[in-house]
Amino acid sequence: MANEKKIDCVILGLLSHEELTGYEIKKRMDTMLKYFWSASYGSIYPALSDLVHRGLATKRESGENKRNKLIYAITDHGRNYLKEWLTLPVYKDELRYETLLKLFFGNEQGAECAVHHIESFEEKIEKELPYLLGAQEILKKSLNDDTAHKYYLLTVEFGIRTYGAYLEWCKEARTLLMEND
Amino acid sequence: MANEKKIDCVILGLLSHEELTGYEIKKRMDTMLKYFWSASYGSIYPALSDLVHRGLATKRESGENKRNKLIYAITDHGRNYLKEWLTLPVYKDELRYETLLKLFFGNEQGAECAVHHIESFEEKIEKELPYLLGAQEILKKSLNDDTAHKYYLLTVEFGIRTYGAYLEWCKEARTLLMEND
DNA sequence: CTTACCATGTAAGGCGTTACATGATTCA
DNA sequence: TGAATCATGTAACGCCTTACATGGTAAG
Repeated sequence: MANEKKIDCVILGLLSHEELTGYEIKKRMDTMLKYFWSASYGSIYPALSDLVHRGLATKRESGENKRNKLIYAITDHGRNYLKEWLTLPVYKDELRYETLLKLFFGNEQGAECAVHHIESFEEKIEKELPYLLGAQEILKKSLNDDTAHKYYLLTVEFGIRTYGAYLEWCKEARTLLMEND
Repeated sequence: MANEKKIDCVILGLLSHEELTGYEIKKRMDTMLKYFWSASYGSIYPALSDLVHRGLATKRESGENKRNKLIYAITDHGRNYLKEWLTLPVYKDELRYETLLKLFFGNEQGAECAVHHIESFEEKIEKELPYLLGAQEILKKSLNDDTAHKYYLLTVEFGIRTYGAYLEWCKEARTLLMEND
């Protein structure tokens, strides 16, 4: 049980807090986890079926309407599996920034092109930072409502700090590129 | 020519500065690029053959010894391809930190486990930061030797700033987890 | 009534790692 | 002479995204 598939662990992690449909799982990822993790439907739905087969989750229909939603829940077995994975050491943290790649080889095209990439990067970060700050506000206020919120807050604050560092670096980098050239 | 394979661009980028063997390309990646990019031999060697087939690079043997090294060089065509890619907007910057995933779901195992993961993360960063600071020193001094050094310095300073932010966050996160619990 | 979002899934294909296989060279 | 490093490659496999396919529901 050494190398757990990450997609399984993410799904079980989300299900450990509440029952969800595949669609809702994707939504959670695209909002709460998007700053450090992502997955597509093409990996979520098959993973869900697989988790049910292995007895780590259950699937039931919301019998209410004509169009039934498929609601997934974690089992005890699934919760143990998740807990086990949580205690295991981190296997890999990975950062792949194409922006830095283009910058590293920037000498081939010159400063102007590099500055452009930095500005695009800067804009993207500036656009996303407010969402993180908003989430931080909400989580700080609701810290006592749910013990899980403390852990969510941690990851949000990671984002805020790194994004802050990114913006400082952008300024520095632009300056370095534009001086005496 | 919209979505260039990144492995091709990295290799061409490295070859744009100097002729290299496949082995040396891997070495460059593991030292200079490791903070924001990585690749294995299993992707480098096939990519090199492919670049030669497409006329973006050339391959020659260092005829000196019995055991001939295979030295790759960029062609004009390859340099144009690289330049083209450099001007294209960044397609995707991606961060996948398993540490943050384990932290996000940390409520399931509790604070002690989460603190462990933060400490491991912290140690890893503290171990790597000196290399970045060393590289920064060297690059600052040799800025006039090679116009490419300015671009290398940029990426090194990105690493230094983000690693600094990580360490600050680690302290904050540990504090938050250990207080009134 | 139509646009946007909710909702579930599959198939093909891309991309890359891991593990394996092989052998030379260098340095202690 | 043995270990570490240099050096090149292949094969199997895993994992994931993209694109496709389909239809329900809610709001304006």
